[in-house]
Amino acid sequence: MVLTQRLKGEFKVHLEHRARVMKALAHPSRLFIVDELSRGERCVCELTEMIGADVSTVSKHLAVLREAGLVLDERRGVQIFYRLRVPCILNFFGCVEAVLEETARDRAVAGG
Amino acid sequence: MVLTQRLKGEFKVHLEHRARVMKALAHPSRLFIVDELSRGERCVCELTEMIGADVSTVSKHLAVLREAGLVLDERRGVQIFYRLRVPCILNFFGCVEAVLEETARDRAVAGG
DNA sequence: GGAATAATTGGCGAAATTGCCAATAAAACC
DNA sequence: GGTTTTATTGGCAATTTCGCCAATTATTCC
Repeated sequence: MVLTQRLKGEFKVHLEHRARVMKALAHPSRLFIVDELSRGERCVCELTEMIGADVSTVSKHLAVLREAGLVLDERRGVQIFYRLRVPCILNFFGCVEAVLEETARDRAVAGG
Repeated sequence: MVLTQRLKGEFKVHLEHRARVMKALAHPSRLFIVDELSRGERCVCELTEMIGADVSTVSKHLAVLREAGLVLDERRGVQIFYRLRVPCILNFFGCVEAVLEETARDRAVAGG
């Protein structure tokens, strides 16, 4: 994360901000959460049930998404509901799929 | 990376593939490389000069992007040139900017 | 107030990522 | 063949991420 020389100043800071957003999406559970939230808001307990990990683990994943500015949380009674903050994130997944399909195709051609 | 219970089988594998793509973009230097390649192909030596890190470091970053299916490499003589494989990746950055702007706006409102 | 449910935070060991140096590979030129 | 330039790979220390358990906070219900 140091970028010792040429990448400096505001430009560097900007790249680091971008990287934080990408990093927040760079985990299977967090991708699952974003995908699930694209269908509507969900409480932590629902997400925990679906993922099947410890509540504390899911809570920390949600914190990562929240701190990256990707989701919003809202308490209602005992539960806390999460929802997507910037839906355009979803458009990207189409592109990711394209990457994966290209890769699969090339592997098929190569006989892998 | 384990997703111990509910997320299973093909679905899980798919999420992990997606995550690999996101992870490849989750580093400032690699974001810089993608941005730079959006303007045309570049050899490793050019990218190394711009980033200012050790060649071996840049080479490893390029390997991450290559293995994620994001870039292609081609040797011409002594040099190896890299180029974007799936340009739609660039569309996403607009959304990332939107996330960052939203975040900045909220912080301003909150008086942070 | 006390018990129950929902979620976050602290802490710790295990695993992954990062970046440099040294060694190796691959092509060009003499 | 030997040297030079360009790039990749191996290896290692430092840092970061991950996931569970335990403890804490917040709200509801009685």
